[in-house]
Parts: sequence; structure tokens; C-alpha cells
Amino acid sequence: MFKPVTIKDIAKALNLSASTVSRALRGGYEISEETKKIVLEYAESINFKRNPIALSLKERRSYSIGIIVCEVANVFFSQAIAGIESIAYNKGYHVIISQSHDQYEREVTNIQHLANRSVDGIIISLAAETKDYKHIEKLHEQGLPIVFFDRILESMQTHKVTSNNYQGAFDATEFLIKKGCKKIAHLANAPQLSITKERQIGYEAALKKHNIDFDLNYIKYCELGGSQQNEVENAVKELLTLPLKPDAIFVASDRLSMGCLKALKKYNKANDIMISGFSNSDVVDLLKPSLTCIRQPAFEMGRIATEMLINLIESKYPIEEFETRILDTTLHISE
Amino acid sequence: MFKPVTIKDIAKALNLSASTVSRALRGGYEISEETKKIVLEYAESINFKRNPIALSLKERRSYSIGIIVCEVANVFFSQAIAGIESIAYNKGYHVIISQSHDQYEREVTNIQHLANRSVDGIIISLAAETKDYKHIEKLHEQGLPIVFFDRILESMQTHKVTSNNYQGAFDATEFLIKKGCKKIAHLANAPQLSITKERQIGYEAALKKHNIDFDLNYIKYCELGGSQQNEVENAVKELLTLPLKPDAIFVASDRLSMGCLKALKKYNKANDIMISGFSNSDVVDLLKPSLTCIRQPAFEMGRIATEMLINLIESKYPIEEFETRILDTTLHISE
DNA sequence: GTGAAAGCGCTAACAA
DNA sequence: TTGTTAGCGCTTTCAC
Repeated sequence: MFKPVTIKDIAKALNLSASTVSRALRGGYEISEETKKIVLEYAESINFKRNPIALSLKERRSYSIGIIVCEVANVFFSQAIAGIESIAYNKGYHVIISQSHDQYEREVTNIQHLANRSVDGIIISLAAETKDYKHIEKLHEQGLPIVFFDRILESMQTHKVTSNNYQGAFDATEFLIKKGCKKIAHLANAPQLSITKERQIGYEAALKKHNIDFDLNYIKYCELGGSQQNEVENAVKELLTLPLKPDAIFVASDRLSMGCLKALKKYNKANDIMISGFSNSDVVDLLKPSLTCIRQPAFEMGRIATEMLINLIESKYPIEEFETRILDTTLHISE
Repeated sequence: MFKPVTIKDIAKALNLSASTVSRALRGGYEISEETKKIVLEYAESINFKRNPIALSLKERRSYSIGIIVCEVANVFFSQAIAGIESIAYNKGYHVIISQSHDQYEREVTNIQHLANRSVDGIIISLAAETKDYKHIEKLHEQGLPIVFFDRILESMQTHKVTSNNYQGAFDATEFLIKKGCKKIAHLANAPQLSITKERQIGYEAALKKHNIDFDLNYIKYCELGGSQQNEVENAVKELLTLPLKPDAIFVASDRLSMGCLKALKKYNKANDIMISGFSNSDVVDLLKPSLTCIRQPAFEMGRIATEMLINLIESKYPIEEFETRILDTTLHISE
């Protein structure tokens, strides 16, 4: 089959010892320029590459990092992954992606699988369903570097990256208010998620600023994060049958936004109700009814999370000071 | 830091030799039920996991497979990746994803990087720019298992998975004809791609069946596959300024479809020209102008490609017979 | 400046 | 049935 060249092969070919070749390749200062040159040139000529597996075994690390997101097929996450890869790739790390599909069970299995596969660290956005964090805390205590992004675990002492969910929600809600809407509902994600709480607070703050009464009946949570269109439709239906029917909805996520538009269309209310929501989709301008959206810097979030993680991994001394980066969102208004 | 338990640790704790423990763990028949039980129970109790890196070094393989697609943030590919992961995960393989961004250079770097990282095999959909295949052929000759999906390399003897591009294109074009369109243009991907050729043939066949003259001026290729909106806009503009302006466009990909709709909207022709095209987007029903689309079974394609690849990898004997699976597309008509 | 040898965690051929 | 030993590819003391 496929038999790669080893350091031994080079040593034999050049009549040197394996250790000399090894040192020459990594540029050890103890090697004469002469031999170093010979080795490097020969290695280059046969396109030699060190076996990363052997290296990993020796160094007790794998040069790979694990990612857990709810779904790859989701614009926000696929953009974030692109950001993660862009950094990881340059720093010589593999990226191993796994999907929780917003299910607690799968998150647990995935993270354990990654840990067993000896990733050097993990970047995670929590599943909508997750309410118990022992599986993560345990690994963290064992010393596995973990960085949270998007849906974070506030109680854990580590690096975190989010977007400014509060401000984004505030802007989206205020946009609706400025458009003249008075009865603004909120279609939200699972209530235990950090982003859900932050976005709800932003929503309430915007209402308050404009002296609009906050009504708890106007908030509908989707435990499954909209992965079942069914759930979204029910929520929308409940909103539509309220005594005081809302004239606008602020929607908390991309999947929910699309689900909400579909539901409104189905119920033939698409033109009666104005929508704004979090979405990184690049086709919002083509939608009808249109969707004013809050964009998150997903790619950038991925980049930063990865830089943080690699810092954690490569740090010689235990890190005590952790950082939470909050990136600005932007309001994108459809013409 | 993070110091995993090794087989040696177990051996010491149980007063056995490492090899006995190893055999007991893998259920070797030479071990007495007695010791086997003791070892297994102890290993279970301390949640022991074999170090996969050491295993890989020993077995000369990594239990990981590499994927190369043009972009993760693309519905078709993210669905395909979900399919790939679903199989790989169950069979104990890692998936390492890399993106070519439709650039030849990046494809070459990526595939080499994957090979150096000693993946056990590769699943690839070619970059739009790629016209030279030596980088792939070389690895293939060295014995690295490779499976193509979507954008395949016809000349290479290996497993392949595509959707029925011919039929999909035929259906999309015929749909437009049945809607009364007579002057149907075709916005295509880079001409060297397999899918481009197949889709163009389907397009031409539909025209022919309905006795519509085929006009080469009606076909516009996008070398960059629509990654630059600019390119798409130019192509659309050229179509719009033809003496006999088309009344419909069959678009060859998701990205191109969205780009095309945007361009039409920009030129204010969105309502004059009917569009049908390949797209796996789940929001097509919300688009205005609407988009009738050809859906590819992306998830299934990913699954099958992965099964094929793992067969190749795990086969004891060299495989001589290769298979090309062609999956049916479906026509999705927006209301 | 270079080589020999040991060891990372695991497995397998050979001994006992 | 179990233990001993060697080796996967690489790095790193420790000699010379």
C-alpha cells in the first residue's frame, strides 16, 4: 500500500543516525551546518514529511481540536467553522467537527468521543437541550482546555466568545418600534440558553425605553430551537390567537426566523406582521415577506475562539485569567 | 495536566502483564474468562479508553478520513458533510474537513496536508478552478483510497457518487418550457466541471425534445462558480443585453441561483424572467421572485460516499471493480 | 558534532 | 493461559 518515508530511511540513505537526521530537520543548533544542509536538501528532494502520529504519541498531544455545534448546515455555524478552520489550519491543527443536533445525549457522547480521541482542546456551543453540565465540567477539571462560543456556560471559568446579544436584540426590537409597531412579540430559543436570556433582556430593554408594556404572553420559547417546524408553527399560532394580536415579532435565531416566516405564510399573515430577527443568511434580501436581521460576526467569532483555545493549549503555565469577548452585531435592513 | 490511564497502569494494578491486559481488552480468545472478566471490569470501573494515537502508530493508520469541498457554508455541502459524519462516526472514523474555496492552489495544499496528516482516505468534490489532476492522481497511485462525489474526475478508476445531473437539468429546463418560456438561457458553473457538462447536456436535451433551438449565446459560464457576485452579475447582464432577451434562466447551482436572483433584482428584471435551478436551500419557498429548484440528495450522497470509502480502506484485498452511484434529484416547485 | 539507546502506548510473535 | 520482547516513527538524554 502506502509506505511513507521515515527518518530512518533518510538516515540510511545519508549514512547518518536517525537522531542526527531528526535534529537536523528541526534545526537543532548542535548540528553542523554541513550535515544540516545535506539532510534538509535530501528531505526536501524526496518530499519528506514527519509522521504526525508518531510525533503526537511522543508529545502526548494530537494537534487536533474538537468542535461541537448543534448543526453544520446552519449559516451561522458554518461560517463560524470556516473561521475556526482558517486559524487552526495555519497553526497546524486539525479540526474535528461534531454535531449535537441540539440534543443533550448527543452532546455528551460527542464530547466524550472527542476527549477519547485525545483532542488537545474543545470549542463548544451548547445544545439547546442541555441543562446539566457535568460532562463538560468533568473534562475541564481534568485539564482539558475548553472555549465556549455563542451559547456559553457562564459558570465555567474559561475563555468565551459571544456576540453582543443584548444589543442585537435591542436593535432589532427598536427597529420594529421605530417602524410603528406597538405589540411586539418575541419568538425565542430554549430558555436555558445564555443567548436566549441575553436576547430577551435586550428585547425587554427596548420596549421599556419606548414605554411599551412588557407582556409575558408575547414571549414564546422553542425548546427544540426550531429544529421541528411543528414547534415553531405552534408558537406562531399561539401568538396569532392572542386577544391582542401582535403586529410584529422579534425572532431570536436564524432557524426560527425562517420557520416563523414559513408559518406566517402558511397562516396567511405574512403581510400583517413585521419580522426582525437574528440571521446570518445571505439571501434575506430575496425573501418575501422581508426580514430585517441582526448579523453576528460568525467567522470572526470562530477565529477568536480558536486563537483563545490554542493559547490555552500551548500555554506553558496554567492560565488563571480568562477573557470573555463580546463582538458587535450589525443591523441589516432589507430594502 | 491531563494524564490518561494506560494499559500499563492497569497491568500494574492487577498484577498482570501489559499484553495480557491488551488481549483481555480486545477479547482475545487465548485469555481465561477469569482474568478477562477482572480486566474488563476494572477497565470499565476507571473508564479506561485505549489511546487511539498509539493504536494508529502501531496499525499504520489514523482512523480519520479527509473531506475536501469548495465551501462548508453552502447548503449542499453542509448537508453532505452531515451525511458523511453520520456514517464515519458510527464506524469510528474522524472526519477532517477542508475547503478549497474553488481554488486550485488550495485544493492542492489541502489534499497534501490531509495526506501528510495520514488520513486513511479522502472524499473529494473538485474545485471549480481545477483543470490539472496530478496532485490527486499521484496520491491515488500511491494507494490512498479516494472517493469522488458531486464534482467527479471521470478518468480516475475509483468509486464515485453523483446525483443525476442530466435528469435534474432536463427537468428544470422542461419545467420552464412547460410554463411557456421559449428563450431559455443557462447560467452555468466552470465548464471543466463534470456537473457542468452533465447539466448542460440535460438542458440541451430538454430544449431539443421541445423543438427549441439551442443557442450558444444563451449559455454563460461562471469560472468562479459564483463565489464573486460580480461575476454572476456580469453574466446576467450579458444575458439581459442579448438581442433576443431570454424569458427564463436555468441556473446550475445554489450559489449561482441566489446570485442570479440578486442580480435580476438589481437590474429590476426579477418579474420578467423565470428561474429554475439546482438548490438545496430550505428557504426557496420564501423567495421572491420564486425559485423552482432541483434538489439533490446531499445527505444520502455523503453517506454513500463514506460507505464506499470505508469499504476501500478496510478491504483486505485490492479492489478492482469500482462503482459509480447516480442518485435521483427531485423537482421542487414553489407555490 | 554525532551516535546509541530508551521510551511515548499499544500489539503481536515468540517463549514459557 | 500468560509473560517477555520487539517495534510502529520520532525525540531526547547521555555518551563519545
